[in-house]
Amino acid sequence: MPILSPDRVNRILVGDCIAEMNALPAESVDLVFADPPYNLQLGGELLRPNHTRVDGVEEDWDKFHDFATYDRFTRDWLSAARRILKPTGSLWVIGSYHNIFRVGAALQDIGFWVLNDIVWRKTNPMPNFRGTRFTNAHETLIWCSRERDARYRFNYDAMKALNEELQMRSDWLLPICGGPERLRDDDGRKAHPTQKPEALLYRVIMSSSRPGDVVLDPFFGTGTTGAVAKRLGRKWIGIERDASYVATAEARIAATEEAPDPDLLDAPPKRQAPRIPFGWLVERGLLRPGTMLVDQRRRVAARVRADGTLIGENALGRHHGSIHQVGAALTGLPACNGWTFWHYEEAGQWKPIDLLRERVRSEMN
Amino acid sequence: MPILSPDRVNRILVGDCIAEMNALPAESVDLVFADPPYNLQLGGELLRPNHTRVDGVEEDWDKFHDFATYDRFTRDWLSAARRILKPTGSLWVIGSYHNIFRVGAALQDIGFWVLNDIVWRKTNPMPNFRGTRFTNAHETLIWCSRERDARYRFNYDAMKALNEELQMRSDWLLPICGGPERLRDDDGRKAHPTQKPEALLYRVIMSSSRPGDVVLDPFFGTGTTGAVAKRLGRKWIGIERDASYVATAEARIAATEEAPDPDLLDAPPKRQAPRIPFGWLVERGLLRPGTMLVDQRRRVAARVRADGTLIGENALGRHHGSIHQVGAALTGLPACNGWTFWHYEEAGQWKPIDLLRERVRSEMN
DNA sequence: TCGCTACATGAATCACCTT
DNA sequence: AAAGGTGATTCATGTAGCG
Repeated sequence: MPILSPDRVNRILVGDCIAEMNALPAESVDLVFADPPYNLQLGGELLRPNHTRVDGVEEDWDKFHDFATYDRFTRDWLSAARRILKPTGSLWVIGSYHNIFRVGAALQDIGFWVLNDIVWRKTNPMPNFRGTRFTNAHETLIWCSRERDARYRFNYDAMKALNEELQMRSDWLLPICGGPERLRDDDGRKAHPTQKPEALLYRVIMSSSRPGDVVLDPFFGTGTTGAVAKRLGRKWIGIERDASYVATAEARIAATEEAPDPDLLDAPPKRQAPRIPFGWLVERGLLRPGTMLVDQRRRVAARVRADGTLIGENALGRHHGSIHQVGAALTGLPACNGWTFWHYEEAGQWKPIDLLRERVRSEMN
Repeated sequence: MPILSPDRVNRILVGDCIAEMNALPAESVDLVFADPPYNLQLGGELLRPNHTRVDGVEEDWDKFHDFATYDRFTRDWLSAARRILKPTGSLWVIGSYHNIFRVGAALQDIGFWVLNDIVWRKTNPMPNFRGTRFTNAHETLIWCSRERDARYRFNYDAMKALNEELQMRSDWLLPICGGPERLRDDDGRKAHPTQKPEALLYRVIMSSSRPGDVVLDPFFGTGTTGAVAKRLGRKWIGIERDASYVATAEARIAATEEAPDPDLLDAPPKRQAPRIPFGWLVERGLLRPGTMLVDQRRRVAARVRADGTLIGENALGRHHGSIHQVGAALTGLPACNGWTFWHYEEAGQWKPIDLLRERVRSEMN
């Protein structure tokens, strides 16, 4: 797979996102985050009950003639994004009910495989001033891999740690972007009507990429994706055609502090931690041949052999094999994780042999 | 618009939902709630960490060959539903990321107008046992009117009351259906794999229909929609082709207690209250000509005239007209609700004239 | 500096009837 | 059919100003 040279990353490409993506090499990007126009189709002006005017999105870039036009635009940029994505890469899109169904259907049609839809619940949404509908208090993100059965990156443990050791759910509660984070012109007007909070991008980039990866945002706006990518030690590419947004983003990212130490940022999934054969524990003298192992409730037992296999017996007979095989055979279960199943005695206490594996792993670093 | 005769409501039609809907008169239904098959495309079996098998959805009715087949099915049932819906009616669909984007795009293409997408956040979702994705902790509902600019029903105040006097948001936190509510066979197996909680249907039916309305569910299953409709004093029609589900639903709804008193269920919007001209208050002697009215902070004042108009003045001159016009003119605001703006003195206290309107309204009953 | 009030504002598909 | 009148309608934050 092509590795983008240093002069092609950490910069904003000024122009149409489809043309710019088509000019990049195929399979060169690890993560795409896209915040496309929502096609809001707003009517006239809307007043708050106190008669002040709501400053809606009235920019030309959100105007589309009809659904067919919007769908064509969507298919085109999604296809361009898919080409530059590595086979292990993934794509995020954010939208509202105005556009997200069309985007979701289009990406499924193109061959992307939906992994999750994520709901960004806003702590402080704008109310429905006329009392005509439910308060529109959320936006939707779709996370998908390039195709079905693709191997993608998901930093499960990092997300779990971010969520007080509970699995991160598909609904995220975050405030809208305001206060000092919100970029404003000299005259105090918002620099971009739909600036996303950095906390949202933090979760996106943290969950599905690694330090050093290339993150691309085809609708860069004022560069939230670039700023967070820089903070998290990822490379980034922004595409934006509005010169004013580009200038704002450049200044913003220049002022953003770089990631301190890449090691602090990486969150290797346990699955990719170096595999330790059980035999190594015997080899290294952490367990002697003949040692008795038992399950947590001491219902079954087995002995360690010098070659790193176990041997044990129950009513059905003798069983010989790996820690996993013998655990499964003795309990009658279809499978068994021997590392957490078997316990050894140390200082009068029975502890899981996984503790010894951890000891070996830390010695290896 | 045709009114369905009593023998055509409060019953389950056994058969294909498209054929059955096509046999109903056009524009005869007030609300459609649909929980269509999800097109899950599950792979092999899924095991929990303790090796018990997860009981997924494997019924034949959930099998579709590909997206095109599913899309055709979706368009067909949505079109049939749209035909039988009154112009003021609305439709709800529930789905997950597997199908909801396709359903949403299809209904927009057909001409439905999305009013809200609602997120059902589950308090107790099934965890992601393999740690490969975010916990899929929600499902999505789409609420739409028959077409753009249609007048639809939304019981704003009822929803606000259900939410401690704050506007009801687009994210609803509700437990999944379990415990005694979950219908089970004699042998303890769940009667339907995707039974929805009654609390969910309660909000759907309560928010967007009135007592006496006809609620139709084309994928009736075990009849949650019918049970809640009966509890809320709505008429209902269920369509279901599986005889076993039909039997379960029949028994369930027969055992459901009917709505006690229709008056307790209705939640008429304030706009629908009978209109009371301000002049009636003067006619009835509740306010005498010449009475001084002031705003809440006593910044502006006006006098009542015998014909039910006001007269007042400020730096810009004298203003004469309706309570609304004079309130707006004196404050310089573009508009003003005179009923809540103006206050009269009673027993030494200044009270809004809306209180007098209430008094007239209650006398009229 | 602290506490209070007032004011501003955010991806918004935001009314309905009579003349 | 277009225009005008009535009257219904907001939550969480951040900031500015005042005493």
